[in-house]
Amino acid sequence: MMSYTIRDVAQRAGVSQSTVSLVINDRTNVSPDTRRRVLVAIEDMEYYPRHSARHLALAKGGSIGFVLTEQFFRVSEPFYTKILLGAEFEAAKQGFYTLLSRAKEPFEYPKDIPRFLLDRSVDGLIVAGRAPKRLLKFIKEKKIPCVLVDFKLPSYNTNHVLIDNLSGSKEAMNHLISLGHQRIGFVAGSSTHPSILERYEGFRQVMKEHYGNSINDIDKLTYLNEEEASPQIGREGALELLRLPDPPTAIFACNDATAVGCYKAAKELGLSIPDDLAIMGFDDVDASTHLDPDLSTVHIYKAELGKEAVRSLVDRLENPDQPLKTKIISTKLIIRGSCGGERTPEINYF
Amino acid sequence: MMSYTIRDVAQRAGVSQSTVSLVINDRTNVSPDTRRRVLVAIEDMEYYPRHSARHLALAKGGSIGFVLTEQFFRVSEPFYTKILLGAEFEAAKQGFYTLLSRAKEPFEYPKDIPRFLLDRSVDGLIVAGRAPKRLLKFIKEKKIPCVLVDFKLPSYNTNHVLIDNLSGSKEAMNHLISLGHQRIGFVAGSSTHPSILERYEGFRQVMKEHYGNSINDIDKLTYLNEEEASPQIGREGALELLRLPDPPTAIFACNDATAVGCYKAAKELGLSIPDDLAIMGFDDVDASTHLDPDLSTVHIYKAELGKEAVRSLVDRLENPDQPLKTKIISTKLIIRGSCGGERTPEINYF
DNA sequence: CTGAAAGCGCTTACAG
DNA sequence: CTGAAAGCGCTTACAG
Repeated sequence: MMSYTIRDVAQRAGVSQSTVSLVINDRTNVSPDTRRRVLVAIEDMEYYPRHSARHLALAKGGSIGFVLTEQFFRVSEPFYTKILLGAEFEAAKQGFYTLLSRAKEPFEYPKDIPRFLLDRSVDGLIVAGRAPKRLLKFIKEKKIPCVLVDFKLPSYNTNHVLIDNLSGSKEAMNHLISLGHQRIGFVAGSSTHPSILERYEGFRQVMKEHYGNSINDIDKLTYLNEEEASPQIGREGALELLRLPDPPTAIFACNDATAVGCYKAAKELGLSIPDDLAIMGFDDVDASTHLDPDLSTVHIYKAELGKEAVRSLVDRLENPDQPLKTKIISTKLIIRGSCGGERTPEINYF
Repeated sequence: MMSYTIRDVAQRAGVSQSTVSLVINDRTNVSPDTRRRVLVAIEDMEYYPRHSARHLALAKGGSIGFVLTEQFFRVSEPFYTKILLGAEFEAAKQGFYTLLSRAKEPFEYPKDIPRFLLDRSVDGLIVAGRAPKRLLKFIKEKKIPCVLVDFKLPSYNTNHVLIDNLSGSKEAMNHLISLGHQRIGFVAGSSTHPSILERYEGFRQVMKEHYGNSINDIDKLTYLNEEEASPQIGREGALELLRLPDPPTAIFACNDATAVGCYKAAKELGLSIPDDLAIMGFDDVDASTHLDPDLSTVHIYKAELGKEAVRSLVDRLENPDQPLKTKIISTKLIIRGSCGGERTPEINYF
């Protein structure tokens, strides 16, 4: 198990450690012949530099941290998991390791700080979905390079990778309108999350533009709940709206998990989808294709969000003095069976 | 950003580095008073030992690797992802970091070896689902502590964490039989995977025991496909069996993804579930509750598999000379709406 | 172009 | 119980 070190290689190649190091790190100023001898020795001995030693010498280890709120692991819909996988993929491609940490909620101050931040295991980190303010404050104090994904906080300046929720939402709404719907309901959980707020804003804008609906009209057709978006919330919200004297003919759910609950509500009330009620989701998680009829929704390029986050972070790591950057990733409307219209050909959108 | 080292703490506390180290590592032989002084200095300075330095000095870093075949990331059903999350959870609890690696398929020998194995970033690893033989050989050659999860290879001796597929399969079959089904079909993809073979074996055993069916009878009711289990395969298989002159009244799918395809087939043939056709799955992935009717299936404690894998590995790391161990994790039959019978109360089985 | 030396921040025998 | 010293395996000025 004990294997060769740089010293062994140097000895075998008849050069100094420094020279081997130069070769390993692909520096110039090594004669072709020396380089060759070293390379041969490395090959022969199957030498590979220890990560920990480089890390210590360089004061950086080529690892990035990924912080995800505990709750998002519980959620069955693997939304953030896909972002994580995308991040891990891009990180690996760029030669970085990814370390994962679950942010506790509630967060206790020094106790719950991710260990990899304390022991300097990571060079920087990605925070997805949301994070305790106290943790964010710590990150800022320690000046740890950081990028926020699908999350932002007023006046918290750092790199961001965000979803173009507003455009996605308006596109979805316009589709519904093009199908002739006039009374469209909006059902949302997680109603304080910036992404949900933007989707809501899209809903409102389109309603106003098209029908000049009064705020009051729109409010009647809106169900907002601060609790985590879920099928339960979707069901509640849909039931509430559908029992209105003048119920909506279409419901735009803030995400697919919520839409699942709208299906349940429709079923309970004996409404058939899409004939009696059209439903539109947001996210395009796996569940959407399992529903019957399958759900029209707004696709989010989840893996891509993760990849962009890594690119953003690596960029920051390499150029610390750059201005902060925010990347907005577009969405794609996917028409399936839950609201009529011509189906979008099914391609694998990662 | 530059922060205190053990030397700074020593200076502040008026002791030597060695003493600080002893305190940090909670060793005996430090006078209460000295310990206190050191602790205070650590607190005051918010000192935390660098991971890389400990790693180098100790020749082990408290990280474990998790190897997953590339294909399993593509699969939309997050089966292995949940195992990974469980592993990550337990690892964190035990103070280990988890590093992830995607095993390429096909695997090219030295090129595709996970880097964390080469650069000694991990102390041991967990391999889930399957892995290239050449990689397994490398692991064995290098004597890297390793545990295989939901996978085994004849004569590959190492620690294992496996699913009790045989019992799970027989329990599911017995349930179907208790409902009066006599002609039960078995539809499988990934038919060479040890877990699928065991489920198949359970199917055969029960069929033989109960009806003394001839191998021939059973074979007629069996659809096996070596390709990755999927809805497509499930649909094909179900269609094939359902078009038999004497079609099955129930189908046992090798996993839930396959069962999804069986639903499609039933729908195409105008069969209603569970009245015309009962369907039983295996895995209990999220999709199963989204189906209509929701799928009766055999629950696998995915996170628990991951956790046990970590425990097994840590155990191995701490006691290298122990005998090899195999842990078999039981399953749980969950009755929902796809085959009749009294519903299992829905609890969150993690 | 190459080597000797110091340093990264820890741990661990070994003295005392 | 405590400290001085060496070592873990790299990288990086600095000489030459």
